Amino acid sequence: MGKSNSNEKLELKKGPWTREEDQKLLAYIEEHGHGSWRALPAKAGLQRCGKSCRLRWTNYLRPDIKRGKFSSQEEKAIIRLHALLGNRWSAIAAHLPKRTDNEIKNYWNTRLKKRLTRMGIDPATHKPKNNPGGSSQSRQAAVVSHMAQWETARLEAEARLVRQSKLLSKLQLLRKTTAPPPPPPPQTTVPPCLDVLKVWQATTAHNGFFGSAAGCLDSPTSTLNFSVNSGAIPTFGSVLQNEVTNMNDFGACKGKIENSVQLLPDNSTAMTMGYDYNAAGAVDLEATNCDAYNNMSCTYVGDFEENKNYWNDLFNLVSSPMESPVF
DNA sequence: AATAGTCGCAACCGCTTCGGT
DNA sequence: TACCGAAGCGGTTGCGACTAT
Repeated sequence: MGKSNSNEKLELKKGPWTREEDQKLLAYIEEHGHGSWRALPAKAGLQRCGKSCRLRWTNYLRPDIKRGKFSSQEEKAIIRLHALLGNRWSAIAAHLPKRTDNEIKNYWNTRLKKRLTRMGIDPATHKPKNNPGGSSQSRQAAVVSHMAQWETARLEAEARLVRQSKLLSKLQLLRKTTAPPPPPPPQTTVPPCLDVLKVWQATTAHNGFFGSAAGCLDSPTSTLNFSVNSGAIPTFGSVLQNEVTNMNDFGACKGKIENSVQLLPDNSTAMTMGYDYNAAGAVDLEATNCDAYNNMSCTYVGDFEENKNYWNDLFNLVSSPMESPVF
């Protein structure tokens, strides 16, 4: 009786989207952007909730989505990333351009998980099922676990940096009213990302995964090469710093994570990340002196030989010769 | 040809996280 | 600091398509 709001809520449509609905959503977003998802359905003339519209857009209608079969490179990347990140589908999707988290999740659950199971590999742990508890296996599991922790810490640090950058952008906007504009930021080719997968890419290109050729294992140092977006950063000399200590949440792992960002005279940034875990002698990782992200040295103080063997065994099982992951 | 079982994918649900006040 | 709304995320479900019997 005149309560149109409640009536509208009752009439919200569910289930598969029709072509007409898709067209309405597409047309609206192309013209106005999505803005507030909650407000979008009414504005676009759709009898859907905002959440449904967001999902339809992000998983299906977005123009930058690649659909269809996953390539073998993509499959390998998913398996590697899952071993590192677990069921963090959005984080995995971030490494696979044009694939959605939903698509990757479905693909894992319906195919890759089964394939690994058939091969006798536990898809949850990425370890062979029929050889549990060996000391070597335990150490390998510890290595993988700590790599995952490292990646987790990296993602958290990146998230913090993004937040800080946003904050600094706002501060800079305020400052613009009284100060001359700063020089434009340098060109960016790759987003800033302290990514262990870049190490894989670098090593597999020459040696296979954690290959044994000189320069990888003989010298336990890998070099990452990528440029940095240094837009929205503080003035020269200022430093952002974060520190996390006593990370007892990581089981037996104890240690410290710290990272800092500093603006250099050439308007680039220097970043230092320290990872100082000690867990039953499994592996220690350090990432130091990430000079403007352009030349990051990662020093692995862990057991590289076991690490190499574990991953090579796994991926030799899963597929034919190693290729670098997809980026 | 009919039916049951299986598979793959789109969409939903509920919890968590984030940002503003 | 607490609260609230919006958005994000991962697990789960529903259903059409396909396959085996």
